[in-house]
Amino acid sequence: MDHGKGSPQGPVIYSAVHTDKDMTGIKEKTWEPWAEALRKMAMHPEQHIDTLLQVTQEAVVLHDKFPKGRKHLLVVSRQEGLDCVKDLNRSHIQLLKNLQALGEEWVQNLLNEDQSLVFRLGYHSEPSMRQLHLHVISQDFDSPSLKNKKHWNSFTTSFFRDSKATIEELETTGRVQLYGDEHSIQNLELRCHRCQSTQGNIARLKQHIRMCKAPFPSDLVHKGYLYTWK
DNA sequence: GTTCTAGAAC
DNA sequence: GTTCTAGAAC
Repeated sequence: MDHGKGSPQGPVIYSAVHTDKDMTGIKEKTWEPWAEALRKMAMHPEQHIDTLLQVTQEAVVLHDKFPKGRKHLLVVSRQEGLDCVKDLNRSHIQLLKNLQALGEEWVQNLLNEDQSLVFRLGYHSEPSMRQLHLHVISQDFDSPSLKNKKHWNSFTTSFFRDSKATIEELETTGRVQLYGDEHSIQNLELRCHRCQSTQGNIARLKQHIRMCKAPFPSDLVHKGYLYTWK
């Protein structure tokens, strides 16, 4: 008795045809699907009412899905085609001032709830997700979602561009200088944002920052980059 | 961006 | 042995 033809069990061939080039052969930045989440919310806020804290003409406000501090909000610009600080010029100064003002309102709300918090407002030099977004993040960095060097250094090195400094830089030079990329900040040491001591790994760093009571760097205080309860 | 995990580092 | 890092994900 014959066995019928079994179904072919050959190896599955995937044709992973991905190209970074358009028909002119010029390389374009390609955004992965996961990087579109913020843009979708900014462009169609009515479809995300449940996750948005606030919707204005210019921005949407939401909780960061993976907060790196006790409080971590995003103020996302709704301007089409504006993805990162590299795209900014003088025409965006008023927008940035409005995003900052919105962020500051939320800082005030959050400080009213917990007067022990300290906040910093700023942008990542090279964001992972599309659509310009301002981070509003408490400086305890007390969060299970803070897990690796990239997380830490993206908020505590010059890779983090303070909102006020970004606006001032646009006003004086018309551009925003970037400091490092997502790859380079992984090779930086882990330094406490308060006492500046270096820690061997993320586990030790997190242990350390739970205890460290050193004052914040005075230049951050004097420049008004830190927001505290008054 | 996160999750998963192999293998390096301890 | 456990902890930690870093690269792939179809």
